[in-house]
Amino acid sequence: MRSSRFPIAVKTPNVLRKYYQSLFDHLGPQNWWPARTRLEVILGAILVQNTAWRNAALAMEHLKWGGILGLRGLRKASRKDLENAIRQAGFYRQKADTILNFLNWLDLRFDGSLNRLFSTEPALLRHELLTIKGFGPETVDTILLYAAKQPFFVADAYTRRILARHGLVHLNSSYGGVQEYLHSTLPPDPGLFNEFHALLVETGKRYCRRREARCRECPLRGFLPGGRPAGMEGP
DNA sequence: TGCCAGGCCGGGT
DNA sequence: ACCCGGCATGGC
Repeated sequence: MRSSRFPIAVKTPNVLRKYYQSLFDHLGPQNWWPARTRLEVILGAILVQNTAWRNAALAMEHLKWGGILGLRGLRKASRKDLENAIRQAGFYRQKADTILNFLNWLDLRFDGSLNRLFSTEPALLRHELLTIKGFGPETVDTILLYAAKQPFFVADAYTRRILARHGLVHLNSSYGGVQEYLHSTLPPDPGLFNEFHALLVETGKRYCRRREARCRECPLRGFLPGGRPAGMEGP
């Protein structure tokens, strides 16, 4: 019998608001997601899976140069053209599969129309997107938040790592557990979720990598419990 | 040089 | 319900 619904150590109720305020004050608005159209958000979400954004962005550029950064071009392109365009993003065969899976699903379920897709009720849409092979919770929530503007927090690796090192969630909390915590703690404001997640990723890239935490320079250093981030080993 | 990067799947416990 | 190996390229 668990005493708490969430895999967390709850501190003050609005500690996350302070984290957000501090990051925003230090780093300013991030203007995410770095994509122009809803389809670009979807493709970017696939291409960035376990990949440095730099490489995903290169793949996006290649799609644009190849004239296949749109539904029409994408359908017309050969499998090999698609693979070659996205090669630098890594896992390119799987990601090509995932993109084609999405296009087929869009045709079957929404007659090929992004407008119909995005007019679907959000909770139902999330459920349906998760049935696409290659679409996991992070990919789906990225699409829902950054393309559909719905309040689903993207509890990605940087988010989980930063919150864990601050003792706000347990080290091995699941994606869903961390998201549940965030949803239960923050007001369901898509703009807030958008900016907060972007700020956490930028903070993670600069100050909170897997094997290196440069906490002395991190805007959140004042909130760190104890002398050292939780989950970091070493002297 | 080895490890890491804004995951996800399938098979095994 | 977790745990693991595989997937692939580019940067430090």
